[in-house]
Amino acid sequence: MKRTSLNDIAKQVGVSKTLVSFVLNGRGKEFRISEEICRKVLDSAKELNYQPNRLAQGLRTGKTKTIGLIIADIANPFFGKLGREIEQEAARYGYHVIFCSSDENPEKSEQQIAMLQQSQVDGYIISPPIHSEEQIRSLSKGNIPYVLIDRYFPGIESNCIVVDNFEAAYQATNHLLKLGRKKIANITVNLELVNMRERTEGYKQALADRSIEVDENLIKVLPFSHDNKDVSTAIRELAGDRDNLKVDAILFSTSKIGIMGIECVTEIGLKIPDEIAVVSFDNADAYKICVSPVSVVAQPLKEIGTKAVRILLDEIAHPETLRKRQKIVLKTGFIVRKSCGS
Amino acid sequence: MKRTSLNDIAKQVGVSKTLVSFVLNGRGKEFRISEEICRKVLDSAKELNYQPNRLAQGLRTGKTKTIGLIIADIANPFFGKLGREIEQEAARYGYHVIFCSSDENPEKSEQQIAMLQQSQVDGYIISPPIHSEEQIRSLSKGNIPYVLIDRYFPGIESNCIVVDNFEAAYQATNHLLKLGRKKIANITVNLELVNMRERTEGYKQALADRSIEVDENLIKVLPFSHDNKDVSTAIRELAGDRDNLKVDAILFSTSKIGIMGIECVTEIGLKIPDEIAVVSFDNADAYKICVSPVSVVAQPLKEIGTKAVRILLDEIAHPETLRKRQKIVLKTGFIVRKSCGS
DNA sequence: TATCTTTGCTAAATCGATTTAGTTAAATTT
DNA sequence: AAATTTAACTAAATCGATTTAGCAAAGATA
Repeated sequence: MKRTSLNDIAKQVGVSKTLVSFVLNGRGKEFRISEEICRKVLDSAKELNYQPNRLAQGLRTGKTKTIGLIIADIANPFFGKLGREIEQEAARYGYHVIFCSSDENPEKSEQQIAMLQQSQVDGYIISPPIHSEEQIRSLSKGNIPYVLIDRYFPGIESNCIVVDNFEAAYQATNHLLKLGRKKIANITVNLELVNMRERTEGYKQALADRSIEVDENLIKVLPFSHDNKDVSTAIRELAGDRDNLKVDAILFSTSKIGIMGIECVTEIGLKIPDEIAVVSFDNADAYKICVSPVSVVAQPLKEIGTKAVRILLDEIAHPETLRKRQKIVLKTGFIVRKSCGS
Repeated sequence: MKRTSLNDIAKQVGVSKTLVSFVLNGRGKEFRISEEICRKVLDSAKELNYQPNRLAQGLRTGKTKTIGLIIADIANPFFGKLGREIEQEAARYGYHVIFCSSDENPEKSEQQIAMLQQSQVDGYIISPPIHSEEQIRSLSKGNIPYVLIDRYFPGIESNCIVVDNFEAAYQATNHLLKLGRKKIANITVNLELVNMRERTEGYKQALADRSIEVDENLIKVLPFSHDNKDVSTAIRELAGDRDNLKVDAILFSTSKIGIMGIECVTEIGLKIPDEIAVVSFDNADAYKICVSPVSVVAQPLKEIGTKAVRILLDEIAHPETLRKRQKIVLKTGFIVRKSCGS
């Protein structure tokens, strides 16, 4: 069953497909097509259930109304929620989103960018993995619209939407300090990612501002792709002797780590918050219902998503403004729950 | 900076673009193109960083190597994980995935199908909302490749991958019964969805098989789009008097409900599992770390995702087999944790 | 009446690939 | 030497839209 094309309508009405195209694009008036013919064309289009072929449109106009989204992992609720906001905002403007999970792997993201490029996406929203600088730089050079989210590369002038990770971590750490915690650990991942580095720096600064010496042994940097075991090892090392704990609080730099961490802490039998307090980045569902609901840094996902889409679409619509790239830093929230005591 | 096309290569090498197309499609031998020219073409393609334009390919061949995925909500970890599997499996075959969240809204899904159709996707993987029968039927009629996941419509012969919801719910309920629970409630949503109905039926059967009369008051069906408040109301109604509980266990038909439910149960101050036992569908992260880790029905997400993609790609590759549609029912797992006592 | 405008429409080029139907020159057969 | 086959390649149509350039007829102006 072949789909109906402009030509089919043109034939049925007995006019040229040029005219049909004009009418269906709502430019009938502009091209002085008579009311009657306009009506006939529209009727015919409805009758034949005409659906424009976006490939043909895209090939001709150079615009596909599709954007490529590259994130670490769509199964990770943080990116899931973010992706949802992006999808929603994009849909409002008639744009599709092709989702790609890079697993923080630069080779994957490179391949994904290439694929998306072949599909002629109009622009990209990317949460770039480490070592993908060249990929991003080459988008810049090619004057290809893109917006980075969650992280960015300090050396590359890009449009990007991030949160104030330093401030957020500072605030979270300070919250622990104010409640009397002294031996605060930080479990994080891959400090080559700016956002992660900023978090750990905020943590350090908070300690420093209270004249607490930073003990590098209390900062655990998990391997690239980490699982339960890695987190477990880190926590056992941190805790040390069950009856003489080396730490009294942990700042988790991601909710993925935090959830595994709490699972592990519970397993060891440490009481939260009595023996050990915890705070974490990202307001995961799990944190709301766990033994002691966890205080968290909440990111403004809706704002990140909508801003990213809007800036991208703006770039797409006005390529000439490509030079003024903007870095937008959003404020995070801090939700106090029971995991830090009181 | 214009992208390089077949023509550019053709000009540089001094041959026709027909030849270039043959060579780049690896059909040089087949068309007796000389070794030397082949090499030159390939070199030139590499030098000019040729990337085929998928729009043009798609327009000509009628295949876009893109599949449309319609699910309820990508921010819901269940669908997030499923989406991830689908994306991954599709990528293995060079396919892209366009993600659409329908919010269980048939108007949205209808619009999304139309959009995807315009984008000429090769096929669909859909978790169809209620009242979308006509949309699915029309795909069938149009001989358009599609696979349903998570649910299906009994009246429509479709390819679909689902789990044995009846059996899973039966097993979960039975688990509660075996541990001595007598007054078991079920909180679910929208019984018009087959999968939800099957779950509640499995629950009923388990009770019946132990000669326990089904009390319809213990089955709470939440409104279409539910939030914390709805769950809270349901649970407060179920529980009744704090000191004389009307129920001693709850089966949550989805993890979204379950997570909110546990939040609420904790709020009321009921002890899990002592005062009230819980089991839930879907192995959400939250269930691993909450007060009493929750026993769950675990769905084989990887299998659902990969099977869905494979069947779909098979349909796409062999449209003539469109008639033999298959319904695949997978087994679920049951993970025992502490939420039911012992 | 001749010229200019306006109205209402169409032909054909174009985007970048694929693919069918040839073509030419060389090699082989008769 | 003529006829046939093969090797190596190309022209042009096609997919379905958009868009530029332009045409014919009617109405307005000089």
